[in-house]
Amino acid sequence: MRITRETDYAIRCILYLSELPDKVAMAGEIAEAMKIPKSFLAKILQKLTRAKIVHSFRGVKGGVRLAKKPEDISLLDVINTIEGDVGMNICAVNEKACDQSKECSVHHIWIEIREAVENILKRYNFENLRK
Amino acid sequence: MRITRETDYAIRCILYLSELPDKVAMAGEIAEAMKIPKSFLAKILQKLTRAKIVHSFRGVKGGVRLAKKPEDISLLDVINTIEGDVGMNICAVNEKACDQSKECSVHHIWIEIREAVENILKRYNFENLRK
DNA sequence: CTAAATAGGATAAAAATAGTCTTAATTATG
DNA sequence: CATAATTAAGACTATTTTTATCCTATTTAG
Repeated sequence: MRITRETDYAIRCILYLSELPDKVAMAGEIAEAMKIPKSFLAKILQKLTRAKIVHSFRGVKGGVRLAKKPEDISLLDVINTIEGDVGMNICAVNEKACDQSKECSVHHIWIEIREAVENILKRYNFENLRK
Repeated sequence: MRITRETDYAIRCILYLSELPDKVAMAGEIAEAMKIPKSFLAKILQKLTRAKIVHSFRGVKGGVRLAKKPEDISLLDVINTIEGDVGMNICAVNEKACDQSKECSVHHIWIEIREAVENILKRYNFENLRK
């Protein structure tokens, strides 16, 4: 029922980049500032890059910066990128994973919770998360 | 972000017992009906017993039955028994686990989500879950 | 050309989840 | 009272997921 540490790192990383919207920051710099293992962060940045949340530059003076304005990145975007769909039960994400979805009286509750959580996570973007 | 299979089993087990409020059902019977590994269910029933959600009887003709009326058992009760507190991030459960709770701009969101999820789970009891 | 950076994949270590097994305690019934 | 059936408790094992690390490309500024 928890987000993983990887997701927590991803959020902290975007939080850091949101303070420096134009700077191209190296993974090592972000890792040190946000206390994230550097090689782990490198993998996280790859996912964020593929999701077009950050833009990366290779080579000397390379690094990453946000690919959009902080206000256009929601918490949900970041969580979805790292963890995939949020859902309390696998059946709320993929009906096929549960052979009993049809007769299951609990199923609709997982859906309801999923929607409630997504709605909250959508409301917060990295502009209004800045202190 | 998912409930565990153990929790899913526990819910299905209470769902089964809610249909037979007075019967003392054996673990083996519940396991077969709900497709739960029997020895795993035995451990789950111990937790539910300690939490006074079910009452158990040992010896020949022993088994378990609900310790309260289905309407007095919420989904949250069962989830809390198996998983402990619900919370997207450990810091929403135990502030001490996160050294940055005070300055963390995301912290209050985990709390908001936790409360929203708990409120939904409280609304559903095993009387209104029966089809 | 070289050094510094990300990309991608393989691998490893640690933790959590899922499940099993054995022994003990309890109890209805012959 | 002996026995068989049942839960209680804890140790143990297996599997999966999480959390990394490392190595080899590839890219690029200077």
